[in-house]
Amino acid sequence: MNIGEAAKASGVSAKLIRYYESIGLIPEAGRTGSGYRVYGPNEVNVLRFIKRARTLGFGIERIQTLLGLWQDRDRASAEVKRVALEHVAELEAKIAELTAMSDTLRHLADCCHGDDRPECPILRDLAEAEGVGPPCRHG
Amino acid sequence: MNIGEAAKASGVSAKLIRYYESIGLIPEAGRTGSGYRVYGPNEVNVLRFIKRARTLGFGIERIQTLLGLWQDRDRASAEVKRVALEHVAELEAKIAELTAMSDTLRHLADCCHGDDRPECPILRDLAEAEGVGPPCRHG
DNA sequence: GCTTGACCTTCCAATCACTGGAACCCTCAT
DNA sequence: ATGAGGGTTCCAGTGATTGGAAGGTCAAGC
Repeated sequence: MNIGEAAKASGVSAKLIRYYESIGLIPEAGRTGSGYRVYGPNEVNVLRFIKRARTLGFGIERIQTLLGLWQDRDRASAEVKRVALEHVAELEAKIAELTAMSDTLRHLADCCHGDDRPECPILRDLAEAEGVGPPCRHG
Repeated sequence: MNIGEAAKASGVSAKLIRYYESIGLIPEAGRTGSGYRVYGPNEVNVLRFIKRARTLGFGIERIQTLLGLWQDRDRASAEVKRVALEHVAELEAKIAELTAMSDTLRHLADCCHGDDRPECPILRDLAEAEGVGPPCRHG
């Protein structure tokens, strides 16, 4: 299996596979006489694992850890759970942050007439930011 | 006012003020004879506007647009609202993405015993990903 | 006047996980 | 032999910062 076939089989682009190798996330692949990288089913499984972990938002460093645990027959599931919950906590923090932004802006947009006139609570908020200003019927 | 004072007054770091100037988000500041940047209250207000907009998660490009609208006395509030709602849509899309990750992982973690044993639904999911596997009492 | 320390200046590098492109080599079919 | 479609390396850019190095400037104290 060359890199293109491994890419198709794993869903990870050839470019990304080379990148993962370059940063040491995966070991260096074997090579043919002419320098082509060679992959087998095990390597493809590792790539699939990585892809799935990325889909769940794990960073590369944590994926390193998870790969290590995956390949450790004597791991404690508690360890895996801890890593996962750390990540969940970060996701939830980010969600809270984005939700606060979204709610604030949604409210300001609701208060904005959205017509030809220049008066706009959104710009007023950005310009002043302190105090809530005059109330609006959506508040 | 030099850049440090403008930074204190606006809440935007000196480093960032220079960066904003370098990318053309703000116009080039005036200079003293010895090359120090000089700022007045107007510039500080612009910086505060930018800071508030960044707090709401707007990207630099959209902030450019918002600054233009802010300084246009003949703007239509509809235009501002449109820009804001575009951003809200992006925020909500991101929130949905992160929430899906978080929910999936939270569920997997709930199914994980988290003890000394190696068996772990989180790793099982990452390794297999297809099919939900055996049910767990948290599902 | 000289030193000290806090400020200012520019430029370069790193972050994170990729992605794109250039320039060149290999393989296979026609 | 040629062309298409792989592969290879290396370099650069993404967004919005932050950090640091190397050097110029300012105000105060001695």
